[in-house]
Amino acid sequence: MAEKTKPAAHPRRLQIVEAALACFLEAGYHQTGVRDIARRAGISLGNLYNHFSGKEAVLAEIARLEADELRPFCTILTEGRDPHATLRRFVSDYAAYASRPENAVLGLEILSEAIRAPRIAALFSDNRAALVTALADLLARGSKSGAFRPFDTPKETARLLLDVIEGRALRTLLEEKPQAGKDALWSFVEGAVGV
Amino acid sequence: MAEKTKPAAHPRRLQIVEAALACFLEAGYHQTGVRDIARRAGISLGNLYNHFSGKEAVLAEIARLEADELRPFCTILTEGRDPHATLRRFVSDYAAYASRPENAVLGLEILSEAIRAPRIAALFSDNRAALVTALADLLARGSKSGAFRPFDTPKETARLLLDVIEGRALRTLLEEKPQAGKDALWSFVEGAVGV
DNA sequence: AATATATGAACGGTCGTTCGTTCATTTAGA
DNA sequence: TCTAAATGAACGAACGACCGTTCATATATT
Repeated sequence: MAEKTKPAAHPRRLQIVEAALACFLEAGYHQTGVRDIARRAGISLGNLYNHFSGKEAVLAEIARLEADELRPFCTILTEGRDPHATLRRFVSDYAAYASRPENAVLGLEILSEAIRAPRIAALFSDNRAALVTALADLLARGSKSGAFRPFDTPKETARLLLDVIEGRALRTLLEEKPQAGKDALWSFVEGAVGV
Repeated sequence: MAEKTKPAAHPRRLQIVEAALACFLEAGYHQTGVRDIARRAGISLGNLYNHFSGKEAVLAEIARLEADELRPFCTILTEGRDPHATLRRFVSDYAAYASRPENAVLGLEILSEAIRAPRIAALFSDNRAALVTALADLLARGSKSGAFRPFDTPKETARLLLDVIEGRALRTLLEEKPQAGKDALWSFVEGAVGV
């Protein structure tokens, strides 16, 4: 018998989530109607409410699934040996991930909603907390080994590092350019944490 | 006769804009109805359409006015003598400005809308372009004088600098903390541009 | 008299959600 | 084994509220 502890066990739920994600990316959360989601998922309006308590619950599920995509980056950070090389790898990978338009738009939609929906905000914060802690640990390790400068507040520095990557991702949403400046990002970060 | 080149000449327009701004901050752009704006401005629904062509036009006006608030920061950047001190002043002032919740939320609402409304996106980009140019010039001057490291692409570095300040501003929206880490921000930036 | 400003009813839609109902499948009782 | 009860997925009409916008009309200003 298959494990069913996760709330996404029912295949219909995934179907709905995928449809909702496509709708939210295309039109935005508030511009998307529940009917749009149901139609795209190929189910009836009423049936959607058999699987989710409402529109916000669908967004919450999406936010929860997004968290899973962040876990590999935590792994990179915690399992890396050389702090400098590990950071470089993380910055490169995470910047590539965050800058993909789907991820940037989704993050923006979730953040926008999180401001006024505490339930979404809680999910958002939890997701980020693990990443911040892992990154702060890496910075602290690097400080001790001399790879990085000393930090008064490694956690805040870790947050700033994520800020620049994510801020850049949002900014590039409005630029027509494909995606340049990867070198500039690394030089910027390297300087910010360097000895 | 008063100058009327600006579209905000009519006092009623400002009244509407202020009401709309309050609504957008409280509830968000899409959750705010035109009736909400009219009620808050103390005018009738129909009359609002005598002064604005529609809801989006009100948001566009707000975005335009926000641009004016950015100009003083350009002045700081272009008129500063010592690059290092000027940058420090700019980072401190701009971070304080961007992190004020009203400004952070407004920026988020405008950015969200800009993704799918080209008219808003154009305003957004214009506002930012001036700031980027002024900051890139400062960086280039600082490189030449030895205050900063050399930059392959000063403009991209300028953008990254704004990214970290604005990304931090958005992030702090979800934190209950008052506002800490100002020192960490400056250390981060100083390292990123330092020799 | 002419023009600018103001009003709110009305329009055609869309919103998120609830509801009564159908129906295939599973479980329980005999 | 046959039947009866229970389950829950599925449907789409219906609900009341709200949406952005238009318009006929009234009031005030010049």
